[in-house]
Amino acid sequence: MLVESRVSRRPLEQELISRGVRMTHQRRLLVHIIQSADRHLDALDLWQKARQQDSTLNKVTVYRTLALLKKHGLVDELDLLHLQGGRHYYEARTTRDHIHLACLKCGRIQEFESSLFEKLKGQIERERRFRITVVRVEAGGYCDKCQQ
Amino acid sequence: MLVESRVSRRPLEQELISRGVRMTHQRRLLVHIIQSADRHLDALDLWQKARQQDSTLNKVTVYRTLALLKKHGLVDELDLLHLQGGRHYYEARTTRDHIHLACLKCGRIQEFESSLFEKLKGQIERERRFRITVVRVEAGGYCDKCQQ
DNA sequence: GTACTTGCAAAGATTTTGCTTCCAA
DNA sequence: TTGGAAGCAAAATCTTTGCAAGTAC
Repeated sequence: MLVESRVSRRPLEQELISRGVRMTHQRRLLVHIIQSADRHLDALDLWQKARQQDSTLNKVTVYRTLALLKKHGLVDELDLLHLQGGRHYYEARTTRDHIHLACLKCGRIQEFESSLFEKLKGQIERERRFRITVVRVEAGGYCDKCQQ
Repeated sequence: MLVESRVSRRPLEQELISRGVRMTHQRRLLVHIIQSADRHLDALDLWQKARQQDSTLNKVTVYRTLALLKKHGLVDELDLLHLQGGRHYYEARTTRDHIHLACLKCGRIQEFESSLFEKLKGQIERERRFRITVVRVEAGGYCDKCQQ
């Protein structure tokens, strides 16, 4: 299913073109929204933002574009512990994996990077001979501001 | 939303009774299935197994019981990277957190425990002053058998 | 020009809700 | 006995599919 999981900092648009994917104006709009987002968007968020610029863009196109990006390993799919129901959230994949910290009280999502996390992945790959292509870590709890 | 996140090895049935939850025969049946399962079950799996012993048990009761167990922090909800669509899988919470390794080729799910993982959680709690109550780690990739 | 993509409508999959009847404590 | 739980039906939510019309290359 996964076409390629190599990660790049190139804009998603360039990345798709270089892979021979046809660049429609709908796809261009959607990937630009994903890349400039300051928070994690779900399909509905993405559709609503896209419609502000192209009111004819259909929700189905959002789902199909997300499926395309997932297939190419260019976005990560999160569900942030289902704090808001069963939605899936998307973010452009970066070069470094990170952990999502979801506050169960205020709903804030923080990101956390750590060399321990990199070591943990290495341990899994060595001890289980498991080749990791995607990792998702989501921790729920209470952030500094919500512990009083 | 979360009532209590303390974890116990006591049977789920005893745990629920001690929390003053009414123990119906439907709940008893469902928690016994969850605890004796040798793999991760989703709501439909659970319903099908339950119906073998009580053909009148309704699917809605499965969802309501899972919501109850989640609220009490007695089960963890996984989606195993959506390998099989958007289903949620459940497992009785154990005393030690573990990582789920999902093979993208054969679909096998392995579990992995590590002191590095415990250290990583400690680092998050210290550096971000974030009190973790639930963690989910899911790694996708290729297991030893699927790399040839 | 042609194969791929979109929009639209409809279906599919999963989960939740309203309400009446039933039952555990 | 009585408040909470189950069953049933229906609705809600999220996602996918079939197909005709449109478009990138």
